[in-house]
Amino acid sequence: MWPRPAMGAWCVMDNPLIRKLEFGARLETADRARLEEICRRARRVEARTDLIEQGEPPSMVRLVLEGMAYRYKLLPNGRRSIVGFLLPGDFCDLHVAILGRMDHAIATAVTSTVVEIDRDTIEDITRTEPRITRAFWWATLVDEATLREWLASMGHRPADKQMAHLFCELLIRLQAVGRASVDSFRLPVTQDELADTLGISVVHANRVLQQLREDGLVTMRNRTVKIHDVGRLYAFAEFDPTYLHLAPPRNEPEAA
Amino acid sequence: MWPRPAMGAWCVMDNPLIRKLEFGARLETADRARLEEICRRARRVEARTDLIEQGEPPSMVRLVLEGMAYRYKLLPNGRRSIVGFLLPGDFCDLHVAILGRMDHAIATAVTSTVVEIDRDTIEDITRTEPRITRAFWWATLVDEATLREWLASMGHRPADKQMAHLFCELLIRLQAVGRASVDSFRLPVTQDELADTLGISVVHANRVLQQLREDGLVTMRNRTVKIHDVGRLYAFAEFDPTYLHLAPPRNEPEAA
DNA sequence: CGTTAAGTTGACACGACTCAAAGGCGGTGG
DNA sequence: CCACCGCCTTTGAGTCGTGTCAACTTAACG
Repeated sequence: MWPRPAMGAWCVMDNPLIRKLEFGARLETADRARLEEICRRARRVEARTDLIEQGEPPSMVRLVLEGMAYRYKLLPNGRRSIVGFLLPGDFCDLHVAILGRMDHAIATAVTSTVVEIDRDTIEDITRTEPRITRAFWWATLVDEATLREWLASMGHRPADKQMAHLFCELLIRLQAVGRASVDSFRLPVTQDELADTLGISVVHANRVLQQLREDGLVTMRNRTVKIHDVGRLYAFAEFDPTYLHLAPPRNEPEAA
Repeated sequence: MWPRPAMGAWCVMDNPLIRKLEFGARLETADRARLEEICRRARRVEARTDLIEQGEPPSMVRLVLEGMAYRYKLLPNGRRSIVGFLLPGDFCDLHVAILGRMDHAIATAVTSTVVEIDRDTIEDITRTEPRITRAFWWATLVDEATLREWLASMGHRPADKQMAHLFCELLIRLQAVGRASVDSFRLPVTQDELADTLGISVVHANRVLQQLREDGLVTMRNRTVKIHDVGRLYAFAEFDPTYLHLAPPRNEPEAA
């Protein structure tokens, strides 16, 4: 679906972690090599599998390389609340080790490639690689900003705009790591999961999707989101992508 | 309102930053002294004043020592969304410098004491004080966990439980820094601000408050929240305080 | 084909919003 | 000291978004 460069350049060019971090920090060739090396020990994880459960003490740091996962909390009333999507290049739990135990769980939405990094490696990087450390900080802060945006969007907007807003965000984030075309992307989640993300019922989620389709804004079919007019969707969702800190990309080619 | 130790011990005993950080990290006497020193250059800020505005590039790192402030976002549709409360001991923007610009604003709710720390000091600490650095990390992660809890609570619960949940959280957090009694605390915000926090209208916020009062759970009068039966409120709100990571306090007295 | 998960539909109930206006309450100035 | 004023809180009435329940259709898979 997405064109890939020749095999030789694959590592550096298409590694979603590197692509993402380049938006927030200036990396050198050595940094990229280090990150590349970390990503080598990847593992395949089945769809709909918990990577880590609520209450569990985090052992490894995990990173999604391919596929999709989401963070979720199980509420005392039995409901599930999805509080974030993990796309290629996203860390699952970069520093939660400090907190001792997970306050939420993480599950794959679809079969995914995940890297597991032991904590020593992370600590070693923190000690010896200031540029990478700064890039990790940047990623953490963007996650936090995203959480704030969700909270604001969530509490203060009707469901149709929330849904549109979510699609806008995912489009930008997936484009940033080369996993979306100009107006469409794979979103391997059910309407049920969408509903638990927005805090609405499945029935209502379904109706909202139909409404957006009828209005000629977005069509979601076969786990694929197709946006008919990106500008119009942005306007409808009142979407302002600055909180994602993904533009302008600072990765001009280094002097050769 | 809250008993204070004698003047000599004041600094270490009552500094809310130190009190809070002791919950997450083991600090030594030297660390406390360093933190104490940072807090010396405090400044008084009027009620209802912006500490920093949306879009502004962050210059200083700020820390609330006394009083109360809140983070808020102004949405494109003109509404205000309050996405967090800053209590004594809370940092306003510990590391946002990396992001370049604020994605939200911070305003005092009441006249407050705020410390301004220049970035060099923070960077110096990060370089030379591993225990304090870890404690700062801890505080950041707790903030993020709180955001997730709000998002879940927000999207998936009726307004009365949200309100109760918020009161529970504030009680625990204020108790942790010695700013609340066993069942009550000052909450210097209007019903309007409460409404913008929960994403409901003022009218509805008012009705919810009345309901909680009638049910004998909470009374909010004169900017003071009085909880009638803490256990019953916890149960009603389905409140589980683990996400705050404020218990058990690890600050046993050091060997003298 | 039979079975199961996901998506779709309709009817009805209720929580929450809006608009609009009236009642405290704490200031400030005459 | 009282009158006035503005900010906050409280009320009422009518509307709309969203939830629930329950059934049905479609798609996916062996």
